[in-house]
Amino acid sequence: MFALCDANSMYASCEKVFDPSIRNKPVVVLTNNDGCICAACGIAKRMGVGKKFVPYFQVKKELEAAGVVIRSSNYELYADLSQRMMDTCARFAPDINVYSIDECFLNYGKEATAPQEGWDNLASTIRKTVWREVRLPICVGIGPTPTLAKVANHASKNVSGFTGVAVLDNENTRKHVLKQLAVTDVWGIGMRLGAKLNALGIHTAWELANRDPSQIRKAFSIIVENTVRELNGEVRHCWETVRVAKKEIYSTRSFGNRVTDYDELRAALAGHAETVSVKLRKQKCVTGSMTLFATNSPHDNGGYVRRSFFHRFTVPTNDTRNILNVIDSAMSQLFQPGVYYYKCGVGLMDLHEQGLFQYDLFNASNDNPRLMACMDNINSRYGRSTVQMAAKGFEQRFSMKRAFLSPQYTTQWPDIPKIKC
DNA sequence: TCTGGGGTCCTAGGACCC
DNA sequence: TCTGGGGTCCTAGGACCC
Repeated sequence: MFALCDANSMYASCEKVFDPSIRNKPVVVLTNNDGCICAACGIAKRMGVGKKFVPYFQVKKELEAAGVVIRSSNYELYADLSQRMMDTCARFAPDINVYSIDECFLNYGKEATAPQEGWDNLASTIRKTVWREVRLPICVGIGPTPTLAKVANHASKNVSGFTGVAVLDNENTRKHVLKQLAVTDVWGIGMRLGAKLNALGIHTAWELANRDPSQIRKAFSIIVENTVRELNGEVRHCWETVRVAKKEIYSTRSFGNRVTDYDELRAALAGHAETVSVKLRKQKCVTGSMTLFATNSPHDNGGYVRRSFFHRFTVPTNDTRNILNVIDSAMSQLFQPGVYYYKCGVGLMDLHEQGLFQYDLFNASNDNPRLMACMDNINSRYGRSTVQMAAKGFEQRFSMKRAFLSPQYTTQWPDIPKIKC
C-alpha cells in the first residue's frame, strides 16, 4: 500500500503559519517575478478568485476589490516548512519518497497488511500530527498503487463523504471513487490527452480503468498504459527506494526587468551554470553536453527572438569551472544588441553516473572533485553562495520582483517572530 | 508604466555525414 | 548529370507535473 500526503494550497497555507492576522482572509500567492497566480487558499477558492497560472496584472483589480491578501513566493519559508512536514510524515512509514515541495509518497510494501488501528485511522493520525507539529493542513490518500493513492488523495478533498482522508482498500470504494473522477483528474492525464480520451467516449477514471491496456498502448503510449494498469491495482511506478536519476537538469528564470546588457546576460547564465552544476554533483553524475538559451518575451512587440547554443564536452564533467567556461563562446551566439531579453537558462543533457563513464586515454578529466566537494560543503553548511564563482557577479541586478514578500520567519535571524510579553 | 512560472521527458523533423 | 538510403546528432516544441 502507498499513502500520498499532500498539503492543501501549500504556499498559501505557509503564509498563514506565522501570520495569524491573515488566517481568516483570502490569500493568493504569486510565481517568480510576481508573474502569475500559483496558489490560493481555501477561502479565496470558495470566493471564486485565484485561478492558477492566470497573469497577476490581468486580475489585479478584481483581487483588490475582493480584499484578497497578495504574497510573493517566499521559497525560503516554503522549503523549510516542507522539510518539517516531510520529517513528520516520514515517521509513519518504513519508506518515504518526497515527490515535490508539498507532497510525499509513503510506501508500506507489497504485502502490506492493514495496521492495527486500520488504514483510515493511520491516515487521520498522520494528518492530525502534521497539523499539530507544523500547522500545515494536509490530506492523505491511501491505495494499492501510487496512482490510486493519488486518486484517493483527490477524493479526500473533493468527493462527498470524505473529509481529508480516503482509503481505497476494497473494490466497492475503488469503483465508487473512480466513477466520480473525471479522466483529466487522473495523474498523468492532462488537457490534451483528456480531449483525445473524451473523443473515444472515455470521460471518467472508471471508464479509462476498464479499457484494454494493450489497446490503450497502441492508441497512446506506454505511459497511458501504465496509468490504466495502476488504476486496476497493478504497480507500475518503481520508486521502491530512491527517486530515479534525472536525465536532464535545467535552471531557467525570467528576469525581473528586461536585460539588454552583455555583462548582465553573461552573469545570469553563470548563475544558472552554477545552479545546474551543484544539482549535477548532488545526483553524482557527470554531463556530456550542455545547452544555453536566451529569449525575449513572445508577448513583446517586434517578433520572438530565441537564441540557443549547444556544447559537447570532449570529456564529461561535473566541475563548475568547466561548465562556466562554455559561456563565453555561447555569448557570441546568444547576445544580440537591441534585444530585450526576458529569460535565459542552462540545461545539461547526456548525464552519466559518476565513475561509470569510461574516460579516453588521451582526454583525461581535469575536474577537481575535492575543490567542488569543498565548495558544496561550505555552501550547504553556511548557506547558498557563501562561496561562489566570481563570474556570477555580486550585485543582484537581475534579481526577480517580489513586491509582496513576507519575512523569512525560520531562516533569517532578523525575521524570526518576536513575542511581546 | 509595464506586466505573462519553472522543471523534466519525449519526439518529429531538420541538418549533416557516409 | 542527376539522384538516392540510412544513421546520428541537435533543436524546437508538445505534453505533463506542481
